Amino acid sequence: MPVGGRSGVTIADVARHLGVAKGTVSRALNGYPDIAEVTRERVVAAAEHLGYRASSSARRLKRGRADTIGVVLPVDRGSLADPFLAAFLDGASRQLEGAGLDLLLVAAPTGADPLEPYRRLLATRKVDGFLVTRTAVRDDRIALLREVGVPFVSHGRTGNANVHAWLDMDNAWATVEAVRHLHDLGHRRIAYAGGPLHLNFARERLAGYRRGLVEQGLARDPALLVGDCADAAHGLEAAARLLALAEPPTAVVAVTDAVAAGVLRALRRQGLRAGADVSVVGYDDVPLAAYTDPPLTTFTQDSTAAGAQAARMLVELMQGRPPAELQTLLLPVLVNRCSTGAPARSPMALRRRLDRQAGPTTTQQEEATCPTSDAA
Amino acid sequence: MPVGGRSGVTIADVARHLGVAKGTVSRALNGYPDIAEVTRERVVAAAEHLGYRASSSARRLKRGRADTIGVVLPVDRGSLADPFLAAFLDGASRQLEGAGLDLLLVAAPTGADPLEPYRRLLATRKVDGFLVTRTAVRDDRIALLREVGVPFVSHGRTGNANVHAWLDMDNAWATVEAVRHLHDLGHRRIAYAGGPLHLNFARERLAGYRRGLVEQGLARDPALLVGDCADAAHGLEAAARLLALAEPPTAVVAVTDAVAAGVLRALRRQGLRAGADVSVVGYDDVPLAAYTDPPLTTFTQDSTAAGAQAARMLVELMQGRPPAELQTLLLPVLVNRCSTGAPARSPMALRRRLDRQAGPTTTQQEEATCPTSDAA
DNA sequence: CGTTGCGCCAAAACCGGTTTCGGTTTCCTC
DNA sequence: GAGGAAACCGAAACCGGTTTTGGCGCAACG
Repeated sequence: MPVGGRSGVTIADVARHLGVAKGTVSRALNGYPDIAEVTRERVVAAAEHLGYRASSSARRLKRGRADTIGVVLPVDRGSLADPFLAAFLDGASRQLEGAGLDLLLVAAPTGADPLEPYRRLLATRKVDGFLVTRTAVRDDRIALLREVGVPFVSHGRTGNANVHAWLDMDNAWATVEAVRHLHDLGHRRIAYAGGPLHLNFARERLAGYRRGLVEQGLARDPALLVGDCADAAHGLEAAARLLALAEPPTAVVAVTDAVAAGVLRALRRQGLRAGADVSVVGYDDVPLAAYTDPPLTTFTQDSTAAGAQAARMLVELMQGRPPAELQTLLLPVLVNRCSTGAPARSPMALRRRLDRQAGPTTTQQEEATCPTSDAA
Repeated sequence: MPVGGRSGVTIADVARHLGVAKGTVSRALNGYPDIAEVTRERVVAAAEHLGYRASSSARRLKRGRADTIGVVLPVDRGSLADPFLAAFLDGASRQLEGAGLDLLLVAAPTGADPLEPYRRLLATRKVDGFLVTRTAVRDDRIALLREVGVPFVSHGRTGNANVHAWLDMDNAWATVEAVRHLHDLGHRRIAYAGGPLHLNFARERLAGYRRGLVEQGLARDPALLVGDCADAAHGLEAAARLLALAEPPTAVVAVTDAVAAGVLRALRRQGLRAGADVSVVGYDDVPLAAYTDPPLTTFTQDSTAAGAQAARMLVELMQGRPPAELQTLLLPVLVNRCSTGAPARSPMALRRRLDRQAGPTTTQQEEATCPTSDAA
């Protein structure tokens, strides 16, 4: 019976116990062909009996591999907090587990050089591959990793030649689709509440929005474009600005569900019904998206699966598969809930409706009975 | 200028370059007192110049420490998904970074022995401490770690003697407080939508609810207690059941915000206004909690700070501080938003109100215009 | 019968650090 | 000037594996 706990038993103990050489034990356990079957069985039995497990540090030292994948947490947490990181890591680690790899998580020290963690992990040989998340349009991390030639898979592309291995959602396709969906419902003035453009997915979604307008033959009105929305508060603000327009939009595409939640709130404040007066499309399908009022039409994607897929790709990459063959584009799927519908009135009629109840309405219970304590 | 990238430079290279012994380089770099200041400077300069960084595997092998903390991802993801894990890990890794420790993330293989990852990490000496999250009432992991004597800090207590180091929220206090808050507002029939009782926090919150009833002199009605709610769907179901009671509650305390979101939805379906007809209290303050309709009254806590604090405690533990001195109880704070208020009517009047509009109402826009596609 | 070949395993080298041990110098001290 | 203590550093052992080298014993072969 194996002894539980911190076994101090080394390969030398096993060898001594059997009266064989250390090398024999090692080779038997690692399946070398020049060990007699009967010997192998004896060794395996003894190892099991003594509770022997190879020390990872000794093995790493000799093999020169760490059997570990590094993930550096993005610095910009808080703003545009990633609702998927946990799921992604979960999927990745579960997959890596099967390949005998571990996941090393390090935080980028705030304020310092964002590349430092990568350099450190490489120089100290703590990892032999990376998973890179939340790619920027111009991403120094990817440049660095490419330069030193260490295997990595990025979750998201960059703005430049993406010759490395990556896994990404088709963000542009999604917003093209969102615009098409809204146009099909009868909307002609469709606004966009976008995210910080240094992040690649935000730029792609914006591009998709624009392409969508073109494809549907809609004019591009700069007034309908609000940028740099990172959370619900920004979404609220963006929607307020859009509703103040002389010709307000009857639909808003939001870069994320969080931003969309802010838009929904803004609509309620103005006494408008989302899905009827103004339609809203989000992106992410966060857990509560199905429970907003009304339930949010949004794009969904399986982050756990994405993490697992990225891990699989990384393993293949480390086995020598060329990066060019390891590029995966996933299509998010539109889940059509209740925040989108045919427009109840034209933009002009909407304007009049808004003007009729001057300023932030008080007809809504939410505002009337409750001092909006959003600050908390 | 240091050479970037995977430096193959070893301590022997540095020693040779300077014409000194390996040991001298090592001791100089590690601040031993028996190295002349001038020598140390030469060594440091040479190391910098050559881009030398000690190999972690070699160091680990000799020192016998991994300088790594292990975190095993909970198996029960999906159900009652932890909205804090990412934030907690973020805080922890950021703190550990400063102490020169890394964070190793491994997934518990589904279906297998949940203790196996812990045993493996210990036996292979990959970590020398653990952060344990999402504690159960009876938690084998903690029993194991205590038995083998490896340092660890748990995020959450267990049902047994908590003689180890832990960091926890005062869950019981929170629900006592929730009940008190509702009672102060005038509620007399207060229901509870609780979570799976094998998880310690769920059990504590239930205990707090009961204690709160006693403290406020309210009768304990088993009908007002619904258990095993893990997500919004369960919350919806629970609320439906509660509203079907002959004497329905005018307030519901939910074990998490996700469950509370389901309750809010149920109220909307019945044409009831949360905060007026029925009050709802959540727990977690997830990002969207301030943007539900109405904004959710809930308990908030800083998970990133909690992660950092847990990491700090673990470091102290590994420095020899006794576990009994490393036990931290944090108080969540009630953020009073709009889903709570004075009851608009008595339970009986609420019953009559519900009966007047038979079955699931269709007066609500959400239900009328939109086939509730919750399944997606 | 001598040689070659193969199967099997012992011995030792090695990975790249850290730490122990011991030997020079140098500096005091009496 | 001898004795002793520091101060400083070189040499080597060591951590616990993996891999290389080499050697023994036996079967096959010429």
